[in-house]
Amino acid sequence: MKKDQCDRRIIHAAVVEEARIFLQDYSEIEEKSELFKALADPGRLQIVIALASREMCVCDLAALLGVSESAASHQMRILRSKNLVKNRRDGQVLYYRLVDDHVMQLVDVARLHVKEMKYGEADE
Amino acid sequence: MKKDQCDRRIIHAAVVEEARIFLQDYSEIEEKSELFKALADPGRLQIVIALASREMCVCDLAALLGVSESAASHQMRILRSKNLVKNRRDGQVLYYRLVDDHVMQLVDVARLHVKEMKYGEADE
DNA sequence: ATAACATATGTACATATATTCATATAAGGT
DNA sequence: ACCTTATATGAATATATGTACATATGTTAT
Repeated sequence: MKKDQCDRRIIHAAVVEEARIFLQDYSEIEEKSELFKALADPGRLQIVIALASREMCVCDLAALLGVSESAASHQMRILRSKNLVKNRRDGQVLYYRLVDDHVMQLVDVARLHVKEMKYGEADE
Repeated sequence: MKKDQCDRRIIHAAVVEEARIFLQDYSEIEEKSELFKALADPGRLQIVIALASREMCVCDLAALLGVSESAASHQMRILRSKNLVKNRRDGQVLYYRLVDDHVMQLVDVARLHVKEMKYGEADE
């Protein structure tokens, strides 16, 4: 008894169709999931939050998290490649900051959500 | 020449200290990153977006994404365990829906961010 | 009770990700 | 030029994650 994409039963065909149409309004799914992926690591999340308060260099971020500078640099590479942070150079030092405040908006919604899940909002 | 947590240089000690204090306001880092992790998979992201339009059963979600029902069920387990969705049973069918609208708020901020990164907002 | 169906769960495996170590680049100081 | 500092990058390894397959659970109908 195997089922795959081919011999698939669809209970509510109309619902699936509507959902498919609804989903069309949301393109760039891949990019969005990449954005969330960038925030999906506790270390990177802390980096992002720290950068909300001020710009910081890799060295300081590494110290803050208690990880090697190499590890921190790798994380910054990811945050850069996914457009969460940008940097400016001052001599040998690269100062990182958030690209915009969407990033912190995401963190704030997440904070609210976690809090509500934790303390209350008893199922409707 | 190795450096680890022990023989670490800190360029801006005061900055690191301030950042550390700032970070204290953001507890439950782990939970928040778990929330983002839940949205970090394209499949789950599509499921979440689809559920914003209406409640749907596992079977339909599997059909929508073109994956096995088992795979869809595993994804729902993750979304459930991270408090993004809840379900109600009607007979044999479990209908899933989003727990609240924080989830879609996250998606919307992500959408905005991706769009701006893509088309413009030339570096300040 | 048995059968059929919707969903859940366990295990295994392939792939992705994070961290470490080694090395490379870029800037500043001597 | 050389050396040091700050950061980046590459390769290797350990761990995490997603999917498939097999099986289990719970619900309805007969």
